[in-house]
Amino acid sequence: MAENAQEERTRRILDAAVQLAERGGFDAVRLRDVAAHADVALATVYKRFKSKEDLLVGALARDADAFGILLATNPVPGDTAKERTVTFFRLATEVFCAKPNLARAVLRAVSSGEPELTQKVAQFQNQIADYTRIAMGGKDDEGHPFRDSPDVAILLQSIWYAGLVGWMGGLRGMTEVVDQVALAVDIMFKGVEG
Amino acid sequence: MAENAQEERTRRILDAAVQLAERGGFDAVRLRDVAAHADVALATVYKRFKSKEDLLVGALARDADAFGILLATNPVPGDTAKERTVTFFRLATEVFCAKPNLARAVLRAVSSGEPELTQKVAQFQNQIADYTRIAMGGKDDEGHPFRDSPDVAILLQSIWYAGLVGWMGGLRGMTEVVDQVALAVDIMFKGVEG
DNA sequence: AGACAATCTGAAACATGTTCTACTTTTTTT
DNA sequence: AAAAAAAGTAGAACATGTTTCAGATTGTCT
Repeated sequence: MAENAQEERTRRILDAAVQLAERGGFDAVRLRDVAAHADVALATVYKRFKSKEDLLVGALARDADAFGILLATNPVPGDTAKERTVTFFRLATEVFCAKPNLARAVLRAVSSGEPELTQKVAQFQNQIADYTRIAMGGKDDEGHPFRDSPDVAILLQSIWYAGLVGWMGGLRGMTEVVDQVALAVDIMFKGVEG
Repeated sequence: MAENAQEERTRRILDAAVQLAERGGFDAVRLRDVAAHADVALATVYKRFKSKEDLLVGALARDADAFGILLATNPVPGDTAKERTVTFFRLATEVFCAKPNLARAVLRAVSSGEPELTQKVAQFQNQIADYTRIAMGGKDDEGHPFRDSPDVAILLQSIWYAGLVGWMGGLRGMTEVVDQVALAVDIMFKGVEG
């Protein structure tokens, strides 16, 4: 099938990009190298992805989906919404930062602000926000602390993102990123749930 | 004086960068053009700034200082800490986004995550956080709502930053950026001050 | 099978960030 | 003022993202 062959190539391109990014970060993802590793022509890479940033965001999307499946299988543990929320972000941070070079590369791509990437980036953010809401208590669970403020998840995601950007530049460690989110959770949950 | 001549050149370089950025954003800041507009050699630009990003962050630093002076002269109005805080971010957003192309260019530079820029970027963030604290009520003013949580300002700054990145990509408008911060203020101030 | 369309390829070309070098000008020091 | 040091200059050179193009390959339809 045609679809199959194309998808296969796309997969190889993404794999190559990820592999190179893991090894040497954003700069190491030279598109000529990506093409060579994926065994395709440079022009083919550009057929699939509009830019280097687009390529790396594509890699992120794949990983985010995998993370979502992981979460669906293993729900975030914790007795209170607060606990689960913080644990979710701790987990997300650990998973994301497990491959620091790749994470930095992807984060830089996400932060490039290319209007053409907007949709993909927004989708990722919504995905994270969705996971957060599920961890917090789910929308099905009536009476959970934040039925009035569905945007809390987005706020937390923003704080997480900003923290990660700081981490990317070497300003903060993973712990501080999570701590910042935890602090926000603490303040935002105050008066709503023990 | 030697210092004078060097500073003069640096100023010209920054002016040229800002001018080009205002007109066409990040991509329009071609360092060859910057050098030409500033009437210096390309190598001189690189003597002063390590990279294109460094240059744009340098421009930001200048503007941030000017904004600080403006604030010192005209304190943020408002009866409550809540009001003043939101007003501060509204003002900051309006000032920052008044020149959209420049703002996007600078924001992209800030978000590049270059380790060499970390210090300058961190300084800018602290500056904003400081302004926020002052608007909230100042550290001198004992008994203000957030003497226990000096980090609230940083959290708000994170949300603002993330919002601006969304704005940079065309995902959100200025209003939504401010609204997001206002929402955070609302939630965070709950139970602390009417 | 044969024709048509889509895709892929290899290679060159272009744009721009960045670096380098050899030379000149300016500033400082003595 | 002469010598030494620092800063600046012009321009080439290099790396890499991105585009382009003519021809080869693959897949589809009849």
